[in-house]
Amino acid sequence: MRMSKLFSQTLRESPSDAEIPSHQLLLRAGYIRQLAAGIFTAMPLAQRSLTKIENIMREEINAIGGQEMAMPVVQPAEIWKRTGRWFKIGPEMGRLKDRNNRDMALAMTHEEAVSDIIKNEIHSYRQLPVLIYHIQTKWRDDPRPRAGLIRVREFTMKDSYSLDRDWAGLDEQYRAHYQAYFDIFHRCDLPVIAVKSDVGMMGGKMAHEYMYITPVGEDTLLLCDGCGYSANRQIAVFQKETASDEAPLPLEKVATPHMKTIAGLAEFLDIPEHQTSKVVFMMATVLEGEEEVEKLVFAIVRGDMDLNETKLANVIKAKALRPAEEAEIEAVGAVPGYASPVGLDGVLVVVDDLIPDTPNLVAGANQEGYHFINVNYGRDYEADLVADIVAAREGDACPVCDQALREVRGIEVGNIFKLGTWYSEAVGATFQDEDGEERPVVMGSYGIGSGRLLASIVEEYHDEYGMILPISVAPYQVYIVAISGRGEKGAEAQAAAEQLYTELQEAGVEVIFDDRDESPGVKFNDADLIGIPIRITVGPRSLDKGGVEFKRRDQKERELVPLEDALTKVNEHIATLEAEIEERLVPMPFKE
RNA sequence: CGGGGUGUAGCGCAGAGGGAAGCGCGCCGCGUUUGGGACGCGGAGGUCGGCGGUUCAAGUCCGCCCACCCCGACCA
Repeated sequence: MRMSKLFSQTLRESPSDAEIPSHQLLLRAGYIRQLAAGIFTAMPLAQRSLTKIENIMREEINAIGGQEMAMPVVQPAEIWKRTGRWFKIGPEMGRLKDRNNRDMALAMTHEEAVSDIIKNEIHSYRQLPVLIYHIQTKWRDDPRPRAGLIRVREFTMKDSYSLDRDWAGLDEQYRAHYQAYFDIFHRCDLPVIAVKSDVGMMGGKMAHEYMYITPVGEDTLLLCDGCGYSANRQIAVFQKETASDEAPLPLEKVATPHMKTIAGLAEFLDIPEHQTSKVVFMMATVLEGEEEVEKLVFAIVRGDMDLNETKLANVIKAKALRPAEEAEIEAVGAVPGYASPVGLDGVLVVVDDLIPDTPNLVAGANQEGYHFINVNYGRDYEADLVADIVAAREGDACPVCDQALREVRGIEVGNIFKLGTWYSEAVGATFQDEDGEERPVVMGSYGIGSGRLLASIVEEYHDEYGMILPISVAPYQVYIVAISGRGEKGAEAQAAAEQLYTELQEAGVEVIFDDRDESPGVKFNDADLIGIPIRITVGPRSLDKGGVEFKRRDQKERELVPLEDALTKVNEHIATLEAEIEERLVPMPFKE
């Protein structure tokens, strides 16, 4: 490709909308352009990189037995109604009507489409196991797209679906993906860790998320440097203190005027915050028989700890959870700021499992300006449920080895998920087993977003001048800068560059040739910005010294190579760069 | 959806006491220049986010709406 023909323009200044490096650089280097919030065009450079990323995914999924197909983006509402997600999912789902006024959905994932097709195609255990996948556009009307390609509304995802006759088969395919995903990320040269994650409301037994650790990430992870425990904060657990044998003291009401916060209360009573408890009010959408109802939940945690909403939602099997409003709290007779489960009826009380082990806590008295001291679980109140519902934090003890946990931020670049039979049972996707029994297909689903992956790679590999792309992902392998100028020497250099360009192309090297009538500074800067791994400069100066100048984007050194050896040198460099990536492909231990 | 911010040329920004719409970069033409974002001369490019109002007169004042960005809520 000639720079003079490339349909992309670099920008000298980065658009003011962009804040994080990957967004700024992808825009400045002409890889992407934004059409609307969370909706982007992939320009030719990005498209080449995305194609490479997608081909890596193809190769690795094919290697574990995947068969590529293509499922529709626009789908009849019916298949979503069958699994109930048409009703369960809110405005995040894109909905439209066709000309005959039929409800249609824009696919946000393809479990429904898969379930529908296997219902018709899979009849016998002899057809299993199967692994199918496609690379397809998804639409999710995220309430807050942000950070360039990191969080968008329209995106392309490689999603695979494993189909098995039993859980053992699923385990096998799940583990195959576990390693294949590491291989995919490592071939893109992106360091990731796998963390255990929430399985959500769709049933399922196990899920892992692949996380690229970066401060710009929006998930919070807890890691143990001692034993390697790692989990998304949504589900991370930790070792709580052991039960205290302190004797329960008599319940007592004390005046605590204007003490509506834990910090203020603790100071006022001159006690540490961990001797207090607090109530967090949530409105939960739960199923009561066939009906969905909103219920006020009293979640009680120690004053110095935070409620983990994911844990709470899982414990009470809530479909949705939101903070309660003051009026809703007052409606049950509780007093915000002084709330307490003591002496209240008719609310769902969930208590963190540390509370019963902690005697003589301070709690609200349900009366403006008063708290109880020496509140004891079991004696003074009971809960509907006792469970772990607090969030793990930096410094908490690892659940496995007791060492202090570390908190980091990460971007979820992929996930793998044991779905089980939730979908197949919902749609009746069954097969006949050897014994003639009808059984539901056991499913797994596995996704990687290609745009988010590209953005993460740029986050990891850039400097003040631009991107430094791994050779496996870069749109081109080699960038030729021609420094021509007027006069005989200039013409000579231009001709030499042209010749090298042709020679490399004919040898199958992916090369972009900067043949523009621009000053050298512009060309060098654009080469750096676009991030092509190998740069070759052809100019009067280099030719005088007997050749062309090689420079790797990730290194400072320049090397003069005779023109006739250029192709050999290019191939050496490519081989070296590829070998560096190859080294990253190692078996990763599976963490339950 | 709550809080904050921004909309003026392709990009970055000025103009705000109401009185002919500007600068830098980029773009087009001619010429000079060619190893780290060159220079000269000449040019093109704007319903000042939209609608309505006040006024002799609105980019500027008032009202409503829209879009985009950031924080939070949310995230199969």
